[in-house]
Amino acid sequence: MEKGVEPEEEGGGDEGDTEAWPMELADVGAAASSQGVRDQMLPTRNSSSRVIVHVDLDCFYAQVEMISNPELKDKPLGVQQKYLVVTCNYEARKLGVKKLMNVRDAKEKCPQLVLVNGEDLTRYREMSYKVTELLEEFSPVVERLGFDENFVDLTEMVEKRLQQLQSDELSAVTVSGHVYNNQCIGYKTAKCLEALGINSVHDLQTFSSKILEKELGISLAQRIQKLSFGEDNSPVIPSGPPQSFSEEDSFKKCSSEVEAKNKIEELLASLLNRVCQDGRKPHTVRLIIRRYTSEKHCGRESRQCPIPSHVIQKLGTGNYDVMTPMVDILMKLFRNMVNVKMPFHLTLLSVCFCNLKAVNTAKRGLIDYYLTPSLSTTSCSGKHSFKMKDTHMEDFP
DNA sequence: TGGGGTTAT
DNA sequence: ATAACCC
Repeated sequence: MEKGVEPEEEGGGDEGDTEAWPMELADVGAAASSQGVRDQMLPTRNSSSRVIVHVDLDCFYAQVEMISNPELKDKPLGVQQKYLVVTCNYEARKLGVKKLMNVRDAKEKCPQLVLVNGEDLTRYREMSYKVTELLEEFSPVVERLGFDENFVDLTEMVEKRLQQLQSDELSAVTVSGHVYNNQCIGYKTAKCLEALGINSVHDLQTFSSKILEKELGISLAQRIQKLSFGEDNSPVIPSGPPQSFSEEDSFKKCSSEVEAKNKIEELLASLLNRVCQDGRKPHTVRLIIRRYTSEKHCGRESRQCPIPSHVIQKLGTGNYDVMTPMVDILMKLFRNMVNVKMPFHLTLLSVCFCNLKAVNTAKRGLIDYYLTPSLSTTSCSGKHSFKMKDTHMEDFP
C-alpha cells in the first residue's frame, strides 16, 4: 500500500493503462466528469497531496460470469445484451473480440466465442456493491463510477501509517502516481472545443479563460482548464446507497398499449423486489420511453410523478397490492407521453424509482407500526417475493 | 450500441 | 423534464 497507487482488484494484468502525457483532447472531456485524472499526475502547486486509489475492474461482467461458472474460465467468453457483445474476457480479446462489438462481427472474428446473456444486471450489481463494501473497509470514502470503478481516498489512513514509522524507515518510503488513460466520448465538450480551434491539451492550457468560460459556462470551463494542467482537486464523494433504481428493456418494436403494459409490469416486478431489499422508499416514479426515429442521437422522453403516500406505505412489504396502483400510475404517465389513439413505435421502456427516503422508525411510533398490517406480517424475502404470472391477490392475507 | 447510473440546468 | 456526462 505504501508504493503503488493503483492496485488491480481482480482481473490479472491489464493493458498498460498508465500512458502519461500528453493526454488526448477527448480524454480531457471524459476526465472532466469522470474525475479519472486526480491531482497526482503532475507536481501541482496548490493541492495538498492526497492518496487516492482508483480501482478499475476490467471486463467485470465477464469475470462475474466466470466466477459463477468456472467452466467458462479458459474459453473465449462474451457477455451479450441484445445483439451486442458488451464485454468479453481476455481469451476472447486475444482472438479479436472488442467491447461493444456486434454479435455478428464477434462470431465472425471468433467462431468459438461462448456467449452468455447479460441483460439481467442483478448479479453484476450485487458483486459491484460487494467490491465497494470491501473497499469501504479501508476507508468509508469510496466513490463509485458505474458498476466497475471505485475511487478510494486513503489520505487519512496513509497519514496515520506514516506517523507510526520511524524516521529512518520514513526516508525509504516513496509514493508515485498515475495518469489514467481515459476513454474518449466527452463527446459534446470535445466538439465544442474543436469548434474553438482547441485540438490539444496545450491549446487548452493556453486558451483564453474568459472566452472559454463564455463558450462552455464558467463551471465546465474552469474545470477542464485545470485538468489540462493536471490539476483535479475534486473531492472523493462517498457514493453511499444508490439515488435511484431503474430497469429498462429495449426492443425492435412496441406499438400497442397492451404490449407496453406487459413490459412495464415486468420491469416493475423486478424493481419492486429491489426496492424491497433496499429498505428505503422511493417517493417518485418515472417512465422513460424511446421512440423509433430514423436517427436521433439520444431521444428519450420521460414523465414522472410523486408516488401517492398510501402506495408508498405498502411498498417494500412484498405485497401485491402495490402492483395494481403502480401499473395504473405508470400507464397514466404512458398515455401522457404517447397518444395511444395514433400509431406509435417505441424501442425502449424504462421504469425508474427515485427520490429515495429512509423509513424513519424513530418518528413512527410502535402503535403506528402494529396498526400497519403489512409492516409486521410480510417480508420481501423468500416466497413472498414477486413473480409475474401465476400469483394472485388471494394468495396474500 | 446495452442496461444501467450521476449531476446540472 | 431534459440534457449532458460516466461506466
